[in-house]
Amino acid sequence: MEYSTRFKKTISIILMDRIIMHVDLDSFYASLEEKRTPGIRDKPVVVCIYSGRAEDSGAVSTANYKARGLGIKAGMPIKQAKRLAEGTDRVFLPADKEHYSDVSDRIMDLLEDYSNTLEQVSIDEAYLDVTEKTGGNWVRAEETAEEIKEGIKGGEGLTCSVGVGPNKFVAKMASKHKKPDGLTVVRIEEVKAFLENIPVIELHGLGPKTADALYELGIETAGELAAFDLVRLEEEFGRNRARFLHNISHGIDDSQVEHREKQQIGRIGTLKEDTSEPEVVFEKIKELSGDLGNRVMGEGVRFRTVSLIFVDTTLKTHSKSETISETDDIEIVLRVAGKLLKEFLEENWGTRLRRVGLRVSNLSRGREQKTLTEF
DNA sequence: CGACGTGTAAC
DNA sequence: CCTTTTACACGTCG
Repeated sequence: MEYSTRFKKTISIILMDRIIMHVDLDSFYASLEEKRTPGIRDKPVVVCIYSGRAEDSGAVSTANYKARGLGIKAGMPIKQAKRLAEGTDRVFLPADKEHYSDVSDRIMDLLEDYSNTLEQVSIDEAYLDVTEKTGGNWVRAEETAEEIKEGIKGGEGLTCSVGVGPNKFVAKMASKHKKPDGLTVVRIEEVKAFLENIPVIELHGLGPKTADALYELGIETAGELAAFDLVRLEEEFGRNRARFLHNISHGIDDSQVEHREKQQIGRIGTLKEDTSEPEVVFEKIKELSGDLGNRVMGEGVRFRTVSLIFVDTTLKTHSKSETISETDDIEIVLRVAGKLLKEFLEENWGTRLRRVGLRVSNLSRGREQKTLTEF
């Protein structure tokens, strides 16, 4: 093949119109609990993460739609959720992550059959590049989405919301558009109208900080953001962030759907009471390290960086990390953690801790790395 | 450039 | 009153 032709072909593969799907399982944890305990289906169901610090301390992980109707939302303190649910026949349950994880794995396996590349973003969400499987045909893509919904319904008895679009961002926004049990297809020529009136805070990847900054500039919707001068945006947010904002407001997103390897594994926990006692904190770290060790083993990874995460009484987060030579030994993690804890406590005299976490990163998989001398 | 610490965001 | 886990960008320092 002539060089220039090959070049064009490469370009065309990269820039070819794609059809991307985003699948989002509806109030996943709560739906699984509804399945497990028949009879709670039409009650408010609230799945919680209890911190163990006091009765009802902790936060809401997932609320079913009945509970959402009462104003209960993920992230909310359990106490507050209980107040909102007062007088109703409501169900509060602790999260059973292991079970949810098993079901998630089965669903991801099912999704794998519908695309060449599956990108799992979280326990209940994934992107699929269905360009090849559908031959770039949007009608077939919509049929595929319906097939997936039926498959998950038939296999696991769960509903999901699916978005189909020309890229990951639009697909994600589309899946958000109608839920639960939704299916939204946004073709390239429909992107502009679809995004135009969406408030900026609802744009994926744009959080409260950025939204506030945009309101200051008089920008409230994606359409207004799209029309805003890019140079002014760059002055405000810097080159990269401005580019990102500009692009998503126009529904532009060239990022590929790709299988992602985990890059870090961590565990964090809440202390029984606020403390700056090294012994108490280290006990918690030991507890966390057991769990972490199991997960590191399960993933079959080795790591180079060990981090401690500290949340003080004001809820400010600090971290301390050290990079060492590659290992998979959790005893070494504990040794490094002890050292980092000592350093932190010396550098932050009198800081009382509420929560503490342990994390390993700089992961590598597969065979044990040969040292230079063995080479 | 790698290591380290913080902030933002999503779940 | 305030959970968990992960990703990524960015500034800083040596």
